[in-house]
Amino acid sequence: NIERAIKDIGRLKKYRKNELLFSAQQKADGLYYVQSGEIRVFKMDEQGREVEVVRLEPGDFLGEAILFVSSVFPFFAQAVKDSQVLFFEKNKIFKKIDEEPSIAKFFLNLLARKCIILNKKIETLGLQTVRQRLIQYLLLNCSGEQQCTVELKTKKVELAKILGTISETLSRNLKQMQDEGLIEVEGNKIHVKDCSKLRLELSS
Amino acid sequence: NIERAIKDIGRLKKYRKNELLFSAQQKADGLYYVQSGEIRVFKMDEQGREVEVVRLEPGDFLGEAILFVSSVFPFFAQAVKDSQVLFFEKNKIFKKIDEEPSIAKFFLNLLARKCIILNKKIETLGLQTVRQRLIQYLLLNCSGEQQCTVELKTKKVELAKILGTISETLSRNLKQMQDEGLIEVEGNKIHVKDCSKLRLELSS
DNA sequence: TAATTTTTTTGACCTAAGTCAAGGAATTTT
DNA sequence: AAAATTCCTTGACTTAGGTCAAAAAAATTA
Repeated sequence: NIERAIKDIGRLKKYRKNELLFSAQQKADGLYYVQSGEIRVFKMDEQGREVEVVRLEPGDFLGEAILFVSSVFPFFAQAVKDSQVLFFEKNKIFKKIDEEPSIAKFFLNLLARKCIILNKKIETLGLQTVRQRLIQYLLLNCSGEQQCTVELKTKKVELAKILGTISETLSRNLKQMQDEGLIEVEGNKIHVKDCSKLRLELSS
Repeated sequence: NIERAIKDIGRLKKYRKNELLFSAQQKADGLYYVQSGEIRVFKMDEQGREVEVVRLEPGDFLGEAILFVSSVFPFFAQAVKDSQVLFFEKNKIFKKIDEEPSIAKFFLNLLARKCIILNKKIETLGLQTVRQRLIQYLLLNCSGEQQCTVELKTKKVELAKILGTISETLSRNLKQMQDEGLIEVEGNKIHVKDCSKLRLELSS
């Protein structure tokens, strides 16, 4: 296991909820690996408005691309919950790669997967409505049976950010879908009345 | 030079203007390298609406990410002009990498750069207005002097796609900026009256 | 140069989604 | 349980930008 192979050169860092791991324009001196918690990667404009680029869970890496190309982070990273990450210094990683070619392959795969994810995100932002993204989220997190319940593990504000929108818009979409009889919202539980109807809507 | 090192295992392919190199969902059996022309990579939804993911010029690679992770293209690629590309078979590339570790590093860098580009695209789509993207494009393609002229090498429909919009919206933005005295549009030439004003608008 | 096709512009219209502000609900703290 | 936060919902409003259709301009072909 390659992850284990490099883990020993990592240094443990802990972040509190809402704490920033780093800011945009900050010198990128290494690579991060999420062990526990949740990390949000986002861009911000001058007015302070944000777009989320990606959300990281335990097992995910952060800063891989920067490692191999540039020296300054182009985005912000913030802990959504209390989180523990391993930090790997750039030169240590590079040394490992030289020693062990399979590590290079591991990173090739890692970067390739990130490209796919980013690609997907572009599709989502450019072509899908909030409603479609919400449906996609529900389908992804439901049991798959005809009727099922999705329990949100996050606040609705967070879900809104994940979907690339704001809480008001999410709220309205949920209401709308409830009025249409597609779902039933009960606190942080969303009962899906008919998964196949949702699936149908996505592919039309 | 690493590009040269792999070029000998590539097979030349020619595409006419508007011809597709491949479609989404098609089996990805290799890697492409653009030698001449211009290639547009885009996603499409069921209604046929498109978002451009990236635009490739001579010297760019295509399909790197897919090569290392999946086996099906998640997007379309289309020649914008008559184009020549080199096609590399997957297994040949993999063999090369095993023989020569520096090739792995080359691809690491390539993938990393692509990640940065995709990241940038997400920022653009999520946070910037068409006007801002247009300004960015003008500044990127002008001489940098106070007053200068940007000559469009493409049709305006193409420029619209590059900016992630449609020709009508582009047209209106150009008009608006002309009315404000920022630019003067004359066919496919855009005279920028004051670059610093544009720069100011981007960073406010 | 006339005729045809392609590209660009303009107008009228519509809609998704963001902003701001104000209530409710639900939690958490005291 | 009362008070105070925090979170969620709702309403009224605004706006960027897409759609469709038609006119105008440019480029191409005959």
